[in-house]
Order: sequence, then C-alpha cells, then structure tokens
Amino acid sequence: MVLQKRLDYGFNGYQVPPIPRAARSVRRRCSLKRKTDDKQMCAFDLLATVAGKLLLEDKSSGKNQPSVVEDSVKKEEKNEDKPKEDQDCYERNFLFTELVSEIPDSNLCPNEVSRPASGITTSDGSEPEQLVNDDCKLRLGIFNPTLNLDSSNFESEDESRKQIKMDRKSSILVSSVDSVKFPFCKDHNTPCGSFPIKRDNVKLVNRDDDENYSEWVKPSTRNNKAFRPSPRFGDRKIRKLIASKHCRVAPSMKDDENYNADTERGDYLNRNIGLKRQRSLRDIPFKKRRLYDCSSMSNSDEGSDGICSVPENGTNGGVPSSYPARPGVSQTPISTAGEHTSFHARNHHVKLKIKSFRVPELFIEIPETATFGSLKRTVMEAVNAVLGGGLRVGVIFQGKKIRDDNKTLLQTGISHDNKVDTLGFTLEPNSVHAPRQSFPEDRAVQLLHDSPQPLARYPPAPFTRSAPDTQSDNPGSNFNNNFIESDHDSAASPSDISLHKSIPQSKALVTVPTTRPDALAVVPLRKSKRSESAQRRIRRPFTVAEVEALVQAVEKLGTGRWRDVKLRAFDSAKHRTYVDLKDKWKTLVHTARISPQQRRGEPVPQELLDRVLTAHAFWSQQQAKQQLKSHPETCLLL
DNA sequence: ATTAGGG
DNA sequence: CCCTAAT
Repeated sequence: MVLQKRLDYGFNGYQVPPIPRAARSVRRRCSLKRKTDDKQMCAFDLLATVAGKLLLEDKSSGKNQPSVVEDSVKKEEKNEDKPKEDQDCYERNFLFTELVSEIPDSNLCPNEVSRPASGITTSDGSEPEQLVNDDCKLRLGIFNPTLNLDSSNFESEDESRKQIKMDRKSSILVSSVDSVKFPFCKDHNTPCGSFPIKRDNVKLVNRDDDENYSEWVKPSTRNNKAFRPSPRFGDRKIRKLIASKHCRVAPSMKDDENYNADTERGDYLNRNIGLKRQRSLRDIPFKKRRLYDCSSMSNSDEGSDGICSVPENGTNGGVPSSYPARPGVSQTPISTAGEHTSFHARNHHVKLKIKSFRVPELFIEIPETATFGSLKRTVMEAVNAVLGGGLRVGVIFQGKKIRDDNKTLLQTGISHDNKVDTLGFTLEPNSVHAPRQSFPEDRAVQLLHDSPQPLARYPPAPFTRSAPDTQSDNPGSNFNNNFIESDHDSAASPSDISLHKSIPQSKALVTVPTTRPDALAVVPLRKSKRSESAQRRIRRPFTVAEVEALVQAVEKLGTGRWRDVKLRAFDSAKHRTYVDLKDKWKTLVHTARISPQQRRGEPVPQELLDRVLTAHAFWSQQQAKQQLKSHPETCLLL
C-alpha cells in the first residue's frame, strides 16, 4: 500500500536555541497539538521507529546496503537577506535520498515478507534486486544536492567523518532529509507500505530557478573529484514511483507538475539552493511561506495537498481481510486507513493498498564533528518527531475530499470490487483548529509550537559509536514492542479523519501576501518567547499491557528505581519516560485504593491493582527499613 | 541525570 | 502530564 505523505517541516537557516533538557523526549517538543489522534500517532510512531532503527542499523547491514554518505560544503555567499545569526554560517546539505528497507517480522518468514514490499516500491518491478533482501535491510543514501560521491568512496564512517571535518569553519550542519522510504510488512494480514519522505517545496520554485540550479552546481564541487552530478538510484526510484501506473488521485495541479519536473531533474534540493544563492526577493516570501507552512503543518498545494495513495485493486495479498479486531496482532499504521475504509463493509472488504506517504523537508542541525552514527540518530529522532504527531489522515475519493466521517464506503460508492483505485489518502496537518486569520499573534505563537525545527535540530547525543549501536542491538524486539504498543493505543482511541479546514486554511495562510518585515517579525518571536517551552505532550493512556509490564517491573525492582524500571520494561517505548512510569505508578496506587466506581479510563484488571498494592506495600516497607538502618538516630528521635 | 512529590 | 527541588 502506498501512501504518500508530504509535510513541510522546518525551515532552513535559522538557529534554534539549545535544547534545554535533552532528557525530555523528542515527543514533547513535537507535540504539535494537544489533541492528536492516537491511532495515527502510534502509526507514525511505529513508522518512525522503524525508520530510526533502520537508520541506526544500516551500518551493520552489510555490503549490499552501503551507507552512502556524501558530504559537501557549500559556502553561503553573502547572505544579506538572511537573518543575522546565519550570516557567517556555512551550510552543508545532506540529503537522505533514500532509505529503503524491508522489515521482516521476526515471527514470519522473511522471504515472504520481503517480496511484496519491494514489489510495491517499484511498481514496474524493474528494480527488484535493489529492494530484495534477506533480512532487515537498509539502503541509506545521503547525498549532497550539489555534489555526489560514489558510494565506494566512503566505506567507513571514519572516512566520512574526515570528509566532514574538512571544512570546519561552521559549527553547524544544516541537513535536509529528503526521503525516507521503508516498505514494511508485518505479516500477511497487514499491508505493506513504503514511506518515502519527500520534500515538497517544489511549489515554491519557479522555472527560472532551474537555471540557477545548474549553474550553481559546479562551483561547489570543490573538494571532491569523485563527485558527479547525476541522478542516483534514489531518484530513479522516486521517479518511478511517480511515473508508475498508479494514478494519483488528487487533482494534478501545479505542484504536481513541478514535483514531477523536479523529480526528473533528479535533485530538487538544488532548487532550494539556487534560490538561496540568488537571494532575491523571492527568497523572502519563500521563507516566510515556509514559516507559515510550519505553523499550520500544511502543505497547501492549491488543494491537492498530500499525496495520495494509489490503491490497486485488491490483488495484492497484503491486505487484511479482518483486521479491525486483532488485539494480539500488530497493525501497521497503514491499517488505520484500511480500517476506516473497510469499516462499514459487511461481508465484503474493500482492499486498499497505500503506496507511500511523502514527507518533505526535514531540517536537521548537527555539529560537524558529529559522527554519522549520531547523524543517523538525529535523523531518526527528527523523523520520529515529525511522524509522532501533528498529522492526520484524510481521504480523497475520485478527486474529492471525503469530509463526512460517518459515511460508509458503500454510500460513497466504494465497494469491494470497484472504485478502489480512485481512493486516496493524505496526511494532513493536525493543527489549525481555530481560525487564525484574526489572530496573527496566535499564528505566530503557533509557529513556535508547530514548527518542527526545534525538533529537527535536536542535538545529537555524544558522538560515540556505542550509542547508536545499543539502540540497534535488538531491532526485532524493539520493533515488535512498538508495534504492540501502537496497536494497543490505536485500539483505544478512535481515529479522526476530518479534513475540514486544513486545506482551505493552509491555502489561506500561504496565499496571504507576506512582506519582509512581517516575516522577520515572526522569527524573533519564536526565538524569544516560548521557543524552549515545548508543547505539552499528548496524553497517551497506559494500556493494560503497559500496566502489566510496569507492575511486573516494579515488583521486581521496587518503587525507587524508575530508571531501571524504564530500562527493564519500557526501554523501547520512547514516549514513556521514567517520570511517566513513576507517575503512572502513583496513579495506579491511587486507583487501586479507590473504589472501582470512581475509576476512569480503560479499566485495569483488579488482579493487577492488587499486585500494585501488594508491591507498593512491600517496597514501602523495604524503604522504611532501609532508612531505619541508615539513620537510626533520626528514627529514634522521631 | 534521577528521584520524589506537589500541582 | 508538568514542574521543581533535591540528590
């Protein structure tokens, strides 16, 4: 299933205050909205996790999936138009062209799993060998928009790192994640999907910029003889995707054209660069626009936002026929969509295939002394953050957005044996609930929250090799864990598929003519006011399974070792901090003490609550004993 | 960075 | 969940 998702995220060139508490989960900074649909959220979490895992693992994944890392440095010449803080910054651009990976479920036959995914990625099937792998595989390509290196040139991370250090005048790398694509499959019941992340600022670029682009490329090839400007496999793949027989449901508009054009050109970040270099008036609106895009998390391409999916007729065996209720079985995020679409079908199930989501523009800032391991991790976190929230699913049928969530598929004319190919899905900003037009202030503030940038610029952990390694230790289990969690979560919360507002709204935002002073005004605001205070994290009720795990861990470790509890039972649950666990325990104890009638939320089995009380009592006693031993006099006095 | 506890 | 103080 391919779903294409796009998303404008962050904007280049602005510095962000240092992250205050690295310990906080990325999530928190990323919660673009308080109310985010859990189901989607989890779905994206999962995807992100997978992507992250893959990113981390690629190093060890073998010869066939080289980590192509290309570095290049591009000096910003004269940025009069740029904000001050960027004046003397050099800029490096990395582009994750492609990250393809198959993730076989550990419980299932990898071979089985692998296939469909790749088949999906290359709709024409002409590039299967690139996608087929035995195990978890990853192809990670990082390439510079202007320079290209042969993969062979960078065999080792060290080498890459050297490369990076070549020009260290700048302390910051501005990277751009362009595309993360990872087909994934869980089992025969779950659809597979790819998840490319694509920039989509194409719409902002004019034809004229193309010229700039080409003339731009040359000068920057300075420290690399091996660089060759060329479309790489990633681009090819993308092009294929686009050109594939699968239709794009959304009405093809300007953006689409541009997009295709860019794709053809094989590199579209260049446009951006060309733009920058030119530093013309055009740049201002561009930036400003990005800001607004960020704020609303919207893409607003004249209504054809998001990209659609291109369901094929239910030929591909990857679609579940009965998956709404399968607690034990993991559901892919995609299933969210599928579930909705097949929701009302009685005996017949509409089979959908979502091909990909597209997520454009993910800007990342990372010290140039960082290792690629940390780069990958950072990217993972950024991706995780982006996917973690702020998005919702929209449905397009025959070019029109389905707004009525209560309509059945059948009523709309979708039955199990037809029309599916005109059904599309979009990922949309999950923000924008109140009209902002009248509250420019609000909008500005919104930027602070909605802008992913702080996230994307999440500082990488120490540049050690060990860190990424530890994370990639047990990808399988982690993956599964996340899967299960997201499953639980998704089961617990209804999904909201409303498209209202988002499109028109974003449109409006974009259309609003923006002036330069205006644009500049926005920036300081984000920096001064609440740039550091992240939005409150989204509420994610503990599932029974989680409670179970927590109880078990606490029984074993006690109530004062939340760090260990976290490590032991929630290591893979990124969104559960030890503080969360501690808090949960607190509420659990409370819950256990009150009468069942007073309890709210998903009922926790009495058995668990009993254990909570028991464990709590036990460990409290232990604690008391300890204190008595260590401070006998104090106790005696009391 | 963790822990503990109030909000 | 958040925030703080204290470790």
